[in-house]
Amino acid sequence: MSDDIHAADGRIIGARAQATRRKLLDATAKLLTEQGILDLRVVDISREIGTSPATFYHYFNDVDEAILELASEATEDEKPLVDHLKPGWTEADGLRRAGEFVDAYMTFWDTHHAVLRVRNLKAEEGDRHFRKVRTEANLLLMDSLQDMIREGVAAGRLPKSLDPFTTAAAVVAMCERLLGYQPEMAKRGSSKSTIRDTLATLIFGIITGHV
Amino acid sequence: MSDDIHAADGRIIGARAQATRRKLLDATAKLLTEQGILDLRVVDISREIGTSPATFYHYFNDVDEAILELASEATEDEKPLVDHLKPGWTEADGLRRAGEFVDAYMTFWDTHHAVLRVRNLKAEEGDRHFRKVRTEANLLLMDSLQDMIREGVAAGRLPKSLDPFTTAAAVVAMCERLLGYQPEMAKRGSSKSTIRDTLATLIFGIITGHV
DNA sequence: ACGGATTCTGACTGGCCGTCAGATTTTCGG
DNA sequence: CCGAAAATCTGACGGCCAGTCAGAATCCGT
Repeated sequence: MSDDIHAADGRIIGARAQATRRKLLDATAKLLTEQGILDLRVVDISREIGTSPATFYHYFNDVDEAILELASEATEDEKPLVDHLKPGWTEADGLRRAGEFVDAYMTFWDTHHAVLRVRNLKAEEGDRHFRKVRTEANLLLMDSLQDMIREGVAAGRLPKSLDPFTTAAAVVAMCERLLGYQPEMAKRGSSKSTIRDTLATLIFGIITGHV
Repeated sequence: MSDDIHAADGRIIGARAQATRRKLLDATAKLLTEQGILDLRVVDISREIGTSPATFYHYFNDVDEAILELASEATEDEKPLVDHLKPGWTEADGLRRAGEFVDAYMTFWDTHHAVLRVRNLKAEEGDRHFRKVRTEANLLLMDSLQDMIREGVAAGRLPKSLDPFTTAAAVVAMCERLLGYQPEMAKRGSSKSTIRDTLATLIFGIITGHV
């Protein structure tokens, strides 16, 4: 296996082409954030970097392929979050640690929300590639979460009817979607820090069984 | 205010037209489920009921308008779920009640997932109309959930650092997204009933503070 | 069965997608 | 520094779909 960067036709590309490809990815991310997937046009992406649609198709077979790569890049940024999820949260420091995780997760989400939304939509609609990327990203966190939950179940702090894998998925699910609600909740009086504190309390409770 | 059904130009329509409009809505829902929003074409919707694109545009200014109406219809189906969320869950019967709520929610989700996904995407991307429909739907459940959570906080079963509104949002968030993961989790060994039981346990715990 | 109102559609314009042949720029041996 | 080969980029085009409109088809009351 190789980390070489390829054009759409599979050939390895040089420095200039890599720069063009990178600019196209950045432009895709920018327009995805500004306009959303439903109004994303290849013409616009190309125009954004002063080139023609044909150039885009040199590097990607279609828009999905570019977004998929952005989603993989997002997964890279998600990896450091695992550091916050090591077993051993205590009743005394667990809430603080949960808060630190939530802070890191919120920053991650702010950076990548546009791409992650599309990743999740396409995954839910059954696209194989997007499913794979999403699963890989989720398993990063879920592996750690599962260990912590198992620990809690073993220690009798958590009910045996909690399936560790499913519970881990539920925690990730809660994080993801609650942040999607954020702008609306702000209008109804829930500030970012309220969301942060509540989310931290919930995660702390679910994972450790402490109240 | 009136419940009359209008064409795209605002005129009230008769019985035949209402039937056509209904067929268009059903076809839209069907194709949305089968192909997803990104491949949804007005030509296909029209062809599905053996008519021309022009007919579609008689009744809806664009595809969004049709989906928005489907989303409103989904909200109607969500209303009965509130019955499951009345305060007074006890340590003895709470888990069973939570399970009944989850069952009802899963059925609701199965019926409307394709439309709800698009509703959520458009809402998250900032569309005013979809935001409104989503908020209204969520508030249905959240109003009841908030009451139950307040009760728990007042009784000292839940920590004061839980903001009732945000916690209610978190519960709804968890339900929504976890069901989006369902097909993938099935592949990894989490059956529908495992998800059901875990979700019920979590909701019971979050709402009542009992373990 | 006639006339007006309602409902439906053929046909068209304009715009974006995705392709390809060839133009432009870079690289490199000599 | 030159010229040719390789790498990169793009103008222009066919095809498909969105959305519009004038007028055709159907329905309904009398």
